[in-house]
Amino acid sequence: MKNQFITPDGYTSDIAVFTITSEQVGEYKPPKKELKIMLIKRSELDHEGNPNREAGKWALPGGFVRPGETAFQAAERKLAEETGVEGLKIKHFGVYDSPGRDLRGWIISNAHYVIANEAALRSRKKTYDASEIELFSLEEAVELDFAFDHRTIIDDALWFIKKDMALTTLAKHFLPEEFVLSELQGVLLTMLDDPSISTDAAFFRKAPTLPFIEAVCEDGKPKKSNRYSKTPAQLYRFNDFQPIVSVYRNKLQG
Amino acid sequence: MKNQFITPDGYTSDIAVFTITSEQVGEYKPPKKELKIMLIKRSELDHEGNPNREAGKWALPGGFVRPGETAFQAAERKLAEETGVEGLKIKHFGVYDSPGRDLRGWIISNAHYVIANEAALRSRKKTYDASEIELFSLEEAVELDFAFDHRTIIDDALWFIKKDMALTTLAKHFLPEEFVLSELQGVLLTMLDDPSISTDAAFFRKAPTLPFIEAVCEDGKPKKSNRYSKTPAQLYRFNDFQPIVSVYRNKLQG
DNA sequence: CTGTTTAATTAACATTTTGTTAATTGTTAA
DNA sequence: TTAACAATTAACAAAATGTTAATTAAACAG
Repeated sequence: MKNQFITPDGYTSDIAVFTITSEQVGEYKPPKKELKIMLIKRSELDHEGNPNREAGKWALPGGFVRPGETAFQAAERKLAEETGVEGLKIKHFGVYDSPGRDLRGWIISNAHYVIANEAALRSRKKTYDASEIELFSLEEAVELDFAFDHRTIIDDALWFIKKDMALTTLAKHFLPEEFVLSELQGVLLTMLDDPSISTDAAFFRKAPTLPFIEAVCEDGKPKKSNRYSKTPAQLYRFNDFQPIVSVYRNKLQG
Repeated sequence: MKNQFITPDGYTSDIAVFTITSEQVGEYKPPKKELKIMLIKRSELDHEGNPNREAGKWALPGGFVRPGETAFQAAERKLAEETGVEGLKIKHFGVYDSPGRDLRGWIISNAHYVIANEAALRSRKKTYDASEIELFSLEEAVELDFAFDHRTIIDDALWFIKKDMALTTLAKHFLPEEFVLSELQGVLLTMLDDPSISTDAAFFRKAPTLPFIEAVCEDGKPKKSNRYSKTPAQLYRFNDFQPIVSVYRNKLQG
């Protein structure tokens, strides 16, 4: 161990921003939902007018972490700078540090995923850093030309999101504060393949007993909504219950 | 973005090594099991004879990642160098990059946990880097004086291990290749608090149906062991089944 | 006004899993 | 022989799930 260590050439924070878009498919019908990822196209020139590495390719939003801040704080900052979005769920899921992953040198990427509900993303904007910013479905995304190892990072992010969706109340961040069961079901089905979710009778019987959601009341009466059906549907909200599951206790899928 | 980025002063790989020790409590009895963590005492002088930062304090094994290797590879290397142990389950669980966490400068720690079964640790050794290397129970560990933010890292590691223990077949790495149900139960109980594990009748009824373990056979007959009981007990081994649980499908604890 | 349509539920019932307490089994050691 | 004891297995009520069918409530067409 020397006093003067060999140091990396850079430390970046990258963010895979996911959202679920709703496409209105008819009046009084649950909308068609689709998982999308937000990507930016790297501009030809950087802030100072120098040619940008990997220009023209698609990449995750992100950038260099500044001294005095953490990668998490950098993620918040970059997300605000590049997309104009604040106050979202940000979670670290991995570090990418293979030699050669970035031609500029030894650069370590601290990767995060972000869940945004559609409403939050409405405020997004273009900036000098991103010549283009766009939402892609995952089918579209596989066709793109990615900068660095961002394709791998995105694949991993997706895996972590699916896992967290099944094991935690992550779905909350894709939904509005108050939602109906078919909305929750729709969100879950974009990511998870499980008969206990896709079978209506099973889902509607089980969901109201889930300890981490609760029916919304107004003036002591159940609060209902007609936004997706003629029949008024009960509104629910997430509470703070943190569910715990175990492979030794519970019945397993597959 | 400049061509010459501001760079961190170092990138380290730290490893929280856990094992479960078995204390023989009598013949034909399941042993008393206890979770322990391996720590090293930072030596007074480094390789080159200079005074070491945070000397005399307890710390996780680890060290600087070299250019050309990943933090994961560094973890493997350091683990071999400092403890003489190879071939263990290593898993990344977090990054520690708060400004000021290391007085030597802006130093980023990529943290891993390692699960070792007791047999693997028998080969551990002292080296020039670690003036002392020792296993501590978690009760003992809370009393220690830790270098850097290693106390926080250990707390987090423990949380991740408990989670992975409940959600994956991680328990496998604490056990020998072939084990008896009471051994599995003992390992699980050192980390998890669940009546379906601690209640013998429930555990012994459920365990043989778990899809990720299977009874060991020899010459077409069930293979049994007397190592912890007079009654011969069936031996099991983990297979490659990856269990999946979901908070929306399964009954929840708490 | 009346029947039709559709999402949102609820019902019903057989099947599986649990929670729980009690009984068996196989082996050693007195 | 028998006591002891870990390792099972049995037994049965209570809960949860898989599945198919029925009900409900509003909107809309006629």
